[in-house]
Amino acid sequence: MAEAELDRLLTRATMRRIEIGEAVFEQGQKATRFFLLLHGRLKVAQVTPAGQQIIVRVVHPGDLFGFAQALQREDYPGTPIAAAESVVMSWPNEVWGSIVEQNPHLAVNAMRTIGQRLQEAHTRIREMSTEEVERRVAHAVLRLVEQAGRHDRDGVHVDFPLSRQDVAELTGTTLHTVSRLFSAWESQGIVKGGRQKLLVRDKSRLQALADGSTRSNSD
Amino acid sequence: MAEAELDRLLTRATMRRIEIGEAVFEQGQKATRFFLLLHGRLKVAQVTPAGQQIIVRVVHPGDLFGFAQALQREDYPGTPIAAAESVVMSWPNEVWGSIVEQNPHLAVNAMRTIGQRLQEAHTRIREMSTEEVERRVAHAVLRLVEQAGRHDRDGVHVDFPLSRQDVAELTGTTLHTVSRLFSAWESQGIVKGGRQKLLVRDKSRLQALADGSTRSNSD
DNA sequence: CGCGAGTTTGAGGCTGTTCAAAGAGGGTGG
DNA sequence: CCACCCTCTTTGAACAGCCTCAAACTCGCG
Repeated sequence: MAEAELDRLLTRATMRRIEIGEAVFEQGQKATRFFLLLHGRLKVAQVTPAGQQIIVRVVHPGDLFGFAQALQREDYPGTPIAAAESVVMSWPNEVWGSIVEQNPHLAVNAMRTIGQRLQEAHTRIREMSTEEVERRVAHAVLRLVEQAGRHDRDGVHVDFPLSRQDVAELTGTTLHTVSRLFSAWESQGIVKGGRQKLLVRDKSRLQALADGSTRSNSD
Repeated sequence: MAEAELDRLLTRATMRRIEIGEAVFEQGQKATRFFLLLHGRLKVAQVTPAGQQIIVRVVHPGDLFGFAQALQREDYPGTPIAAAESVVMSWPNEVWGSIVEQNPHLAVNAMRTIGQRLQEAHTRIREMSTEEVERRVAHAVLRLVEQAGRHDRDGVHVDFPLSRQDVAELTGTTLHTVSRLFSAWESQGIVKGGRQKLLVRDKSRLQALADGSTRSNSD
């Protein structure tokens, strides 16, 4: 992309800071802008008619989100909520059109991103169809640590506040079950919990649980 | 698109007939072509490491499929299997590139399609997270009837051979549970089953089950 | 007519949910 | 600086929905 063009792009961008718990926009709202997460972490939630909530995905710094319009949608399909203090950049939809026209390459790129997401969604569907809760949770934790891990001499931390409830909503179970699992894992030295904290001490053993090696170690 | 261009496109296309049970290509195979279903019906399956199978989606006539390369994937993520005698058209991947370059509009369109699929995937995830089996199966049947319904004076038929096992793999349950549900529904006059057949007699009552009106009618 | 794939149905058990209640961490205001 | 409160977490007990195992049945085709 030409530098002049990049400049023009940045000129039209708006920055905004999002407090913990605050939503960038609301599910169902008319989609007028698209966004880029610069800093922080967002959980994209969807609410069912019955009022239950699930987390569709986690947005990491550098990810585009809320580009509903690129998918020809009128409204935003979910609500991105700040899990940590965050900073987002956004553009009006019109800009997207001109970008794509002038840089077909970029459209291809965006498509790859969406393709990856579709892939992830199918993976999650497969896991929910075929795996029992413990393995699903193990997978989810591994993914979180992969995407948002901060290394440390004790292991890898999930680098943003994450409650048991959040993990439950990511894996389609209840916070009670997640809590029980974490307790069991902690007593085996695999993880270490804390209030909205999670530290993975032994990634390989967690991986073993995720892969379904039926037996845990030590009788 | 210019007619000359369309011609050129059709010239490079290959047609192929797929017998019931036959696969168009195999999961994991290197993606060299992309496809359009002209006639028939395909179930896209994914196999887990443990050998379990799930149905990721159903391909209907007019749908593009297997365009992994557009998503920058090397290989096909699933295996499309003919549920009915089918006819597919296919092109080498290179063609896709030239189409997109010459018709950015088309890329946008493809993106919308993928966006819809992502949407569907998220809906399915939400259902699997929050709904119990009966409602999930009801939703799946309604979708099938919507996308592949053939009307009739008794109701709406699913217009391709569909086993209980298939429905189970679509909804993340077992064929036993599906069979029991269908039996129960049949005795209430909501559906009528048959060997790889399904007839929905009372769509509104099925919708009520899907929406979770806890109580059935009668008594 | 017999075989095989698909379907039905029963019984029992397990995983994970629901309901309930108590326990801790950490921020805030007095 | 301490006490309080709110939210998040832990843990127990009982229940239930669904799966697993098992076996019989039936439709349709060769």
